[in-house]
Amino acid sequence: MKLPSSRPDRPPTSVDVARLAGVSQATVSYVLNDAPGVRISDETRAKVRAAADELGYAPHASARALKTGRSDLVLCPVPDVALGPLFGIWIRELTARLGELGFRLVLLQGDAAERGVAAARAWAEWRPAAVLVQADRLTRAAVRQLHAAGTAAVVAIGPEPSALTPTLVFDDVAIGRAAARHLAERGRVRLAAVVPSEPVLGDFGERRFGGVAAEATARGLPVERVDLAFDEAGAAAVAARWAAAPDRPDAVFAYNDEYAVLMLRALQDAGLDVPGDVALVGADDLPWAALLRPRISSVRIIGAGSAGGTADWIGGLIRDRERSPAVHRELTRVEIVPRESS
Amino acid sequence: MKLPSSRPDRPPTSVDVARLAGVSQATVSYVLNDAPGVRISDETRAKVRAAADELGYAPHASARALKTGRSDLVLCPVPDVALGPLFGIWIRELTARLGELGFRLVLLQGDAAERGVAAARAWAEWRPAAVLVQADRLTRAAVRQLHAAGTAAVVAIGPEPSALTPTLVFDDVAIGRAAARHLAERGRVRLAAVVPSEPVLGDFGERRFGGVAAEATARGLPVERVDLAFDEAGAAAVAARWAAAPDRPDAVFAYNDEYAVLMLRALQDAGLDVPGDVALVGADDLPWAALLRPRISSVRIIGAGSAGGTADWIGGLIRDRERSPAVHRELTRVEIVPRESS
DNA sequence: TTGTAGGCGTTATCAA
DNA sequence: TTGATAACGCCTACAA
Repeated sequence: MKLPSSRPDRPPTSVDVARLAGVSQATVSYVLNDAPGVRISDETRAKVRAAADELGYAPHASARALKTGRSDLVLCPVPDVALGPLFGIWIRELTARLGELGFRLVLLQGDAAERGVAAARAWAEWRPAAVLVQADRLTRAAVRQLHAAGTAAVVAIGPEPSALTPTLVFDDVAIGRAAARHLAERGRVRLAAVVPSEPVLGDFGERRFGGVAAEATARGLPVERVDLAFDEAGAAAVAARWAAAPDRPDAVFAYNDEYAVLMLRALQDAGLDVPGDVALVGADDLPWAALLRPRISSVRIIGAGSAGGTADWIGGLIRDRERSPAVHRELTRVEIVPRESS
Repeated sequence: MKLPSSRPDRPPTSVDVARLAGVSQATVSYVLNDAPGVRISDETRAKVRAAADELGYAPHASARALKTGRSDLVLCPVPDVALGPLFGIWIRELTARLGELGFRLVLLQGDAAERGVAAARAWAEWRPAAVLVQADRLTRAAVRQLHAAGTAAVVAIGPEPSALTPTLVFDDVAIGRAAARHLAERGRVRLAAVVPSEPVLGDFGERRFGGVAAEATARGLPVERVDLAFDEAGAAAVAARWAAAPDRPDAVFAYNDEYAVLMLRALQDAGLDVPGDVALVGADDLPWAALLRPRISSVRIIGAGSAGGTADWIGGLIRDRERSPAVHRELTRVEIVPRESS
């Protein structure tokens, strides 16, 4: 058994551990990985572990990935980490459960413009076990690229099942629908819905608006679409226009609670009563929304607790190298928190 | 020149590219890495690039890391990705600038309890070029572990320079100080400061409270500390107590804008006038805070735009393998946005 | 029960 | 200007 001598300025390797423990390098690997089907004396195991500890040995993940042809990484490129409190909770639980399954979730905050096959190639360099990304950043070529690089599961996150790959469905449409239903059931007959004019939020806004429109159409109610940046002047202009129009909307779905407070102030400043003249519904049930006066009704997504189920599903996709489109629905149950504003 | 034949079920390698281009594998490496000091004909370069494109070749990052002994990863373990809008912006800019320098920032959302040398060993497995982590998750042994694994820069993020390693200083103390100064200069004489009773926010709260206390002490003013969860009942209890006490605080620093609206409602419901009886200052200048009535004054951190400077600093640390404690101050300039509430 | 040896895909040195 | 070749650290048959 001859082992190469270690270079002093390099991180310790399993060979260093082996030398210190007086065993072969293979034994080190067996012990530290609890290799099945290999019987090693407890005494040897103890020696190996002690040596690894003493050297502060950390196995080289890249070497392992190179050898095994796969990493335990689950890549999740996000457009913005500040997507709100709900997202934080969801990611935390997903990370935890994937960790139990032996995977490591890492977030890449990149440009949302980083999409398609070029982005896929960059993600593929680390040979992740799975990639979890917004559906609209994937193309057919991107999915193919990732599969070619050995990524077992390419999971789209989107409002509807993708034709390309398994999809994790977050149903923003249902949020808009719930808001519209709530307002209609309370006797409102002319709806409006705000769509944020911001790049990241815009896509979600389109979906939520779509839900409002679908529900309203089904009930034969008109819907006004209001494209709005988060900015007082714009909101004031809309409110002023409504104040002067006899056929103004009598109910507004404001996209989320932040836009709801924006609209609330604008409506009030324009002399309109909320909810007397105009009812108002936000979404996401942000903690501070209940503190406004009048309190803002909010559509709340339920089921953030089931990130564990998502993790298990992803784990299954990785194991089975599932490629045909499959669907997992998450965060699609929705409920309204009625408050004074509607 | 003999090249092994490729296995059909494996991702394409540089050997596959070489075979397709009709050159040697080394040439592929030279071309794709723009190797300096190597002259290769434009014709060959074109052939190689075309072949790589055709195969969808993505270099194997693990193999490169193994060979070079270092990855281009900058690891940033965070306790919670939903740290607020400011954090999102900062991370985005940091990512962009580090990308220009050739590094890839990845966020690991883990347990905040994952700390010390055990956590360091897990981070070290990927042999990151740098690790960027909250100061209180590092110990001397953890820093040593990372250095031993070849991590060039271990950067602590904290309220004050660490004795262990270079530190990125985010000065929450300055926020509290600015709030106290503002209130004192407006003639307020009995201060109170809210400290959130939540795990992640709590640490920041302590610092901000410390700033209030320091400034108040310097001016000979008393400070009441209010530990508070984000919950209406608790806030109401505090407000009720104050309403009944003649020597109640005449000014409150509410930790941030969310807690400010919580206190605002509680104070109003208890019959106290804001800012007549009690002035109120929040922090972080969240966009919707200006929409409340009365509008909430806020302490704003300036300099989120300088994440680029931080990236350059980290790049320098990596290049120089700096190990003696050095400091970079970021987000320490602070200004007050005065509104009706104070 | 433990050791030997080959190879994962890349980079970089040295010949040609 | 390009090609052969030797590591990098680890895993895992297979041999002892």
